[in-house]
Amino acid sequence: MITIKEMAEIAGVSPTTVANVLHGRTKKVSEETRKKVQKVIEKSNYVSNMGARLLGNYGSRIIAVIISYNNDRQETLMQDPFVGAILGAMEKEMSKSGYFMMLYMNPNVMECLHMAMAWNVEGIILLGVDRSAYYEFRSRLEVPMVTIDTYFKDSDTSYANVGLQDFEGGYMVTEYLLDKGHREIAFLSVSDVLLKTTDAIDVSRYQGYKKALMEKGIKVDKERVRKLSKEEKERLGQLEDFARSGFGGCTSLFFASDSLAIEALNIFQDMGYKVPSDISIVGFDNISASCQCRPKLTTVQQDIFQRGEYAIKVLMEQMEKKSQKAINLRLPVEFIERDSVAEKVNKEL
Amino acid sequence: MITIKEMAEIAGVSPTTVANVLHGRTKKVSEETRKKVQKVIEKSNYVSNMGARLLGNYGSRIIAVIISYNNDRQETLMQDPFVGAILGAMEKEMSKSGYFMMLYMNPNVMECLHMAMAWNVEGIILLGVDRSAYYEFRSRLEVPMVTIDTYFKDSDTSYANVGLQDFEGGYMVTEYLLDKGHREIAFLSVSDVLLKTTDAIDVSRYQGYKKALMEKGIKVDKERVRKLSKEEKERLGQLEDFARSGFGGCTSLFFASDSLAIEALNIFQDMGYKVPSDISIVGFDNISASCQCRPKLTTVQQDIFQRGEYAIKVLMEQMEKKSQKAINLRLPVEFIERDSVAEKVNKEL
DNA sequence: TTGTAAGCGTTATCAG
DNA sequence: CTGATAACGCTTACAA
Repeated sequence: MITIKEMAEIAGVSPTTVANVLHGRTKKVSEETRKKVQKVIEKSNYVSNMGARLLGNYGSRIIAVIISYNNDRQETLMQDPFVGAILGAMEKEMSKSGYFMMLYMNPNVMECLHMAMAWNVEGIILLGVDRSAYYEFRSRLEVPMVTIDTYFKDSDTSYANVGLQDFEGGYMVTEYLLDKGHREIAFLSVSDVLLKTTDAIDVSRYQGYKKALMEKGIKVDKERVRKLSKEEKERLGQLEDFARSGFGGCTSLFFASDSLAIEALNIFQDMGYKVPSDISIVGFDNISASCQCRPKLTTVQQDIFQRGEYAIKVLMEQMEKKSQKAINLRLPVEFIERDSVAEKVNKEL
Repeated sequence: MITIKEMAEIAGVSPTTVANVLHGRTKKVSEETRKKVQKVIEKSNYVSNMGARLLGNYGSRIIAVIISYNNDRQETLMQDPFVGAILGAMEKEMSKSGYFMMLYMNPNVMECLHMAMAWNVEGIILLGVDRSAYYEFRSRLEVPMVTIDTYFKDSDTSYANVGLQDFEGGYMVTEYLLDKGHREIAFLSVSDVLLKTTDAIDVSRYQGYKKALMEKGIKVDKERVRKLSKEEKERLGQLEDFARSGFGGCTSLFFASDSLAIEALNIFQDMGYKVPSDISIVGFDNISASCQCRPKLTTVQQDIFQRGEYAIKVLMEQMEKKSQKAINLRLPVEFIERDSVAEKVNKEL
């Protein structure tokens, strides 16, 4: 590994001059010297030593991506195609600007902070951390941070989040179901969306559902807002029970995520129910599996790559401006009609 | 960020002493001093500055994970649950030993090398790079490296690879199909496994297939070894054509990966074919989607988490010993029988 | 336009 | 057992 000093010696100039050439400060170097030095640099295969950058506090060029997880799913979280896709998109975007991604998964906030400090990271992406953990990060570390999929309340302030139009998406699919003649529509999620304290984007999706129903003059039946277990085995049981109960009198089910919807779709069909003729199903996310299942899932699409890209763009903005005004980017979603919903001839008609 | 020097001042000792306490060199510090210093350290929330470690060449504690990809699938690669799962497993394993993961995706070998040198990484995991790229890395950089899923020939030497019993797996499923009475069995993959130069693990799976057939006295029919396009649209067309041709006279199909098998399974059923009664299908990998599709896929299972764990363990070994003897770990696979294969009453019987 | 030198925080060496 | 010091490579302020 050749150093600036060594190259300076070869070129017969001072380290400062080499550094100036390296950084393109053409005003500070004569054209002649520049050329001479340039040649030496090219021959030398120079690679700057990040340790020296770090130590001198000239910017680590590291962006930490911190993935939080509930302990019950630490092994499977990374299998989620959503996580992989957004990581890929972010890496691509940050490496464009010469930043490096350090990936860290640890449920312990203090250890995450420790890591961020040790490496003097220039920015942090918080993936799937809840609001309270975010505030913990925020209060202990003055580094630009952008959250992805953290649910903030209106009263929250001073955060940067890159989310989705979850509310609008929830509204959209519910309206679609209503259009198709459905009146008995359940909302299913692994979060308890009826609780005021619940801290997950599912809440926004639920609120969209609620609004669409209300506009049709339908009151939300709490029995039809169901919290499913995060534990797979238990959840499968719940879904079976629900099916056996005649789906609680519902003709269609809105699942807060595609992965949930697909799981249910398979179970119901295994039990002998026909989708969509016996029961209609919609999801949210449009993960790749949504068109690999049968019937193909009607859902709400998000552009994951765009999200990763924006997350980094917003972070970079914060890094440059050092300003920390609240940003709540909510990227558009798109309704995708496939085959999992049946037309319902309603008594009203 | 408090430094060793500052803590030394507070404790009224020298930086060296603080460092000795920090590193648990109890022999070098009197019990009394140790206690005093320990207290100061605990109060100070000390975080070691990695920049200084890097600069002083005391070990960066960084392990680079370099993901290579074919340009035609750079956007989707990270969506692969396999990639996500193995990343998660590796991160978990390395953080146990206090290492940090730097994630890098770049099809350009030189830029990857550049990154590894700039950060003075202690080890490298190469995920999905082909043999020639590996040798390029190897020749230019003297850092322990472990490849995952790189296909080496018997004549290759001096590498460390953490692979699977691909051959045995291929043999297993083919034998199973034969047991079930199938004689016309196709092998489908996105690699050209018949070419001597082909450089992908699919080749091993194919060879297992071949051996099983040969043992039954069946000669491999080259028409039944099919290379599918890596481009989705084109591949769908190929699969449809294949189905319309009556599956080339085959009664069962062995796909080199589950993702391929599931794709085909859906297309065939959409076209009106019944799986498995019209056509039997097996895959390889046991990704999570394999039991989400219908019929559930019969396949060969690999333990992805175990693989990630071993990859890091092997890498650490190399890092410690600085030895570079060839290691070709081939982790066991397990046959998983599900519902995608039908019993075939053979004329022979 | 070019060069000199200080400083970043850690560790290892060596002297006390 | 304890402490002083040099070294790592880069950047930048300042001197020539």
